Amino acid sequence: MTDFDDNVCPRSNLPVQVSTAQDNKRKMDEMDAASAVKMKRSIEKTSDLIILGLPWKTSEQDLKDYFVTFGEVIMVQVKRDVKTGNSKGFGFVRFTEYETQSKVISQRHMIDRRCECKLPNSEVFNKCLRSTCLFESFPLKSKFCSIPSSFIVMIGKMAPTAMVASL
DNA sequence: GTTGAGCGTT
Repeated sequence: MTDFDDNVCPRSNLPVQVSTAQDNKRKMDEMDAASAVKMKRSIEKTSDLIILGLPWKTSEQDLKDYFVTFGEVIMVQVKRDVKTGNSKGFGFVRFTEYETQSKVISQRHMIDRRCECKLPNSEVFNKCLRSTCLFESFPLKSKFCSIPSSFIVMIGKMAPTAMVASL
């Protein structure tokens, strides 16, 4: 548990701890192929994304018009006051493809000069439970570390933002 | 008719 190399998440640029090649080999051996596939699926399932900091005037159509440029959109929501119909300044979006979702999370967004995309807290929580903090890696090549490729163990007190960036 | 961190009536 102590001989981990310091490393940096290529998405968030936050420091993460990555296990050594030897550790990964052992982990891989302990994990059969079926459970690996099962884990990968559970992590790559699409989920809603929360859009914070929306302009008051932004409508669902505006949201959709913006996000379809990344990929097919299943639904968009703008949360409003039930009485006045005014926007609460946040909403949700869901894509058909996980690829699209992760692309959207990984970059910054601007809708009328503001807005911010994240995984909702509920989803972060769910994914942490499902994965027990063993994440199938994002495309990680030997450029960043020397492990075989697919499994990176992130252990210990990771910042929530680092976890979001990795999911 | 205003506001500006947050976490979704169904």
